[in-house]
Amino acid sequence: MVWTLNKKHPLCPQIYEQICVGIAKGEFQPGERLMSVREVAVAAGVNPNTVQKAFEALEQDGILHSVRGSGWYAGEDTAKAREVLQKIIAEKTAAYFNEMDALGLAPEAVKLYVKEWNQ
Amino acid sequence: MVWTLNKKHPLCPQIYEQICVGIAKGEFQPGERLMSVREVAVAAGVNPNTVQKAFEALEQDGILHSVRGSGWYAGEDTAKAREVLQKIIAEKTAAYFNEMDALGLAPEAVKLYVKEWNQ
Amino acid sequence: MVWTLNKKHPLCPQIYEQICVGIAKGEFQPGERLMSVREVAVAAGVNPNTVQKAFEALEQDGILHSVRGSGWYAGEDTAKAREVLQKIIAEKTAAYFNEMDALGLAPEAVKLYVKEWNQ
Amino acid sequence: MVWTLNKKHPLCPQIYEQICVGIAKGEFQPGERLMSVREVAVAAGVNPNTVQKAFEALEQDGILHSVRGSGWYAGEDTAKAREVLQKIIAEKTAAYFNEMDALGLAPEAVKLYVKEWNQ
DNA sequence: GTGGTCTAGACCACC
DNA sequence: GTGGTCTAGACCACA
Repeated sequence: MVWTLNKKHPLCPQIYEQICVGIAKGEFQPGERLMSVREVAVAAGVNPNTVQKAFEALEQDGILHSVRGSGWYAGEDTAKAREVLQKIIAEKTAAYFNEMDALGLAPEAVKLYVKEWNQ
Repeated sequence: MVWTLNKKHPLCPQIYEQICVGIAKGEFQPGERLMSVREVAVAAGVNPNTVQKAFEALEQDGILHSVRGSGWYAGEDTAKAREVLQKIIAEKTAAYFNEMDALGLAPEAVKLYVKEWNQ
Repeated sequence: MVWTLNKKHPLCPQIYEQICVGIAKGEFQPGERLMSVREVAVAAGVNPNTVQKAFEALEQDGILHSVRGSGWYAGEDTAKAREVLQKIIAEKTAAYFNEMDALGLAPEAVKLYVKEWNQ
Repeated sequence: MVWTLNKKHPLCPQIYEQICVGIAKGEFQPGERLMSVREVAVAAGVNPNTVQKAFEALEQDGILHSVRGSGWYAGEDTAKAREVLQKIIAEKTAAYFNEMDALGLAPEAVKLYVKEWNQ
């Protein structure tokens, strides 16, 4: 797993999302054991507390589950991860359209702009 | 000028952007005097300090300039405001694509998704 | 008289100084009548109140004197104007050295820097 | 770091400049963590908001950068600080020459005056 | 009246 | 603990 974090944004949700993406994409099989909190923290260059929080949030959303003294495991159902991802994508897209609206770009203009976006 | 601020996000940049949009749209003529800091603060329901900060940022970017004891004036060149707006739009769009990429959506997939976006 | 005012700095002292310079240089003869407050205000593109204040300050320093209903006149002695000018120059130079000191330039370094100053 | 602030002048730019000088002089290594906003505020006898504003200006000029919840860090490139310092020095010197010009002193006269300046 | 600056104190998210 | 943001209120110089 490659960690590409944007230090300008909150790290915890980014870790949350990337784990989510990994599961949705099948990088982790259902029920497979993930790296430990410490390993992730080192690999991502982040405070272990931050990773811990992200994992707990993922557990609460039914995407991971922990086994005391053993580690964290991917849920049995990857559909949940995909569903959460879809929701995040929709939210971010809605936020994007709202920002563009505040900048004077109507939705149609935004679509045109995005269509011709490069780089 | 109508002020539509989202209190969930930092107010200062929102004021910055809305002034920018106003100038780019020609609501303020080049060299025209704007409302005073205090007037904007009341109209937008915001603390005068926040407006002051936004205006200072606009001055630094060459979009406004202040005259002590007199007020704030739109720059002589509207193009500057449009240019800055374009830059903001491009930045936000780039950020959006980056976020989508982190969520596993390639640019082409994003374009398709946006194209069919509704509400 | 040519008025070259820097709008970024307080106007009143600038008018004060330029009148002072005019008298010290002999552009106004001792006892000669100056332009009216209004004329100066128009010529310099400044509020008449500002000119009035500058003239009053000059009167207080014995450089001008006013005659009710007639106008403002240069003092009989240009030495006073030169003296005040010298004081202003010394003050500004001291301030300049202080600023440079705060920026880490010792007086000797400043002198060297100024010596090779161009444009 | 010793803080010598002149309360007669705006504090924010003074803090900006002194940090700049500190970095340019190598008191802070590239990437090194600076004192926190609150610590600087106490040490300099100034309100934390003022320090925050100065630090933000330094960030905008690429001399510092902040990490949320962690602190402020010197930029990786000390040259930037030196460059900005040089610019400030040049600007102040130009302003000084302009003021002197307005007071009737030609550049050559100013150089002579400065050369013999004492105290 | 205006902008310019500073203080004081608060709350938030984050680490 | 840290930075980030905002509010409230004050004082000043200036027009």
